[in-house]
Amino acid sequence: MRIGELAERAGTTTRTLRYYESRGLLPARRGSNGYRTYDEDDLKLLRQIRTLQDFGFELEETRPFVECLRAGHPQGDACPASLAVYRRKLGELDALIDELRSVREQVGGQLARAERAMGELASEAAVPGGPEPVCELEGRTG
Amino acid sequence: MRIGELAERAGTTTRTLRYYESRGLLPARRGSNGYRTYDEDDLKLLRQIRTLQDFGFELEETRPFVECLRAGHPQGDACPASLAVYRRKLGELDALIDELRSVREQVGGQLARAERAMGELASEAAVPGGPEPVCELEGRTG
DNA sequence: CTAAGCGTTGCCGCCGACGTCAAGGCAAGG
DNA sequence: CCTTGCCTTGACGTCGGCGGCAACGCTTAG
Repeated sequence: MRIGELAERAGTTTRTLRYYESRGLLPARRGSNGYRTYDEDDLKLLRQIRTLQDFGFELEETRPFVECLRAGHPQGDACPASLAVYRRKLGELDALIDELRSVREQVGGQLARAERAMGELASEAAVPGGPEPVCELEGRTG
Repeated sequence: MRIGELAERAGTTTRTLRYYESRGLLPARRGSNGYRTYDEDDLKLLRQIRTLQDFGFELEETRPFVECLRAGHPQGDACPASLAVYRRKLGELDALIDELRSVREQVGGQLARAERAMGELASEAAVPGGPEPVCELEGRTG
């Protein structure tokens, strides 16, 4: 199998495969004409890389999985180094999710406050004596 | 106030301030010697930008807040354009958090499966007759 | 023979928010 | 005068994961 076919079967591009090779992740044999040659095991390696990439793993983080497969294990995560990457990633994900939730709450609070402030201003301008609460989600005085 | 003092009071660097100026976010008056000159209102603008940046807003997303302040409003989010940015950001945050939670679950599942597989292999090798469950978090047989 | 369609290497471009020089000007203290 | 420390502009570097182009070689079909 040549680079174009492998790329297509893995749903990626030849540029990506050459990039992986330049990083030492997916070395290729060469045919007599200089063309890269791949087999089904390489496809398996590549799919492992792509799956982890889709999860948001950096390329370097996929290396233990690839080496694990090349060591003959049927699964890329059948090695301690791969499990360590999983665990570290879980920690990072938890931390990131917590942080994003915190930001989400703060932004949500700012939005609510700003909407209240604008509502009060509008009401004071319209009815200086008695401001009525307005549902901002509707956007009109229905 | 010159650029160094403003940077320090806002907890950032002069490079950052010049970058903001190059983006048209924080224009500066110039003294007779060519030095940039800032006042307290500029500090307020800058703090608004920094707060949003800390929330993960892109620079361009802070522009409505800055323009709102420069239009004379006491708060950068006292304008509809700012509220629109808040709302869009909330949507992005929700989507991102959901996605990360999904990834977290999948990675967690992979880790659990891989740990089970390794435990089974170890047990089979050691005690072919009766595999005992081992706590992977402890790491030893104590 | 020729053209199409693969392959090869190499290098620059991109995105965002700056960091890091380089080379020089200006101000203030001893 | 000299040094120190601030300021100026301009330009290149960073990080990750490729995209895209140039300029060339191989192969195969018509």
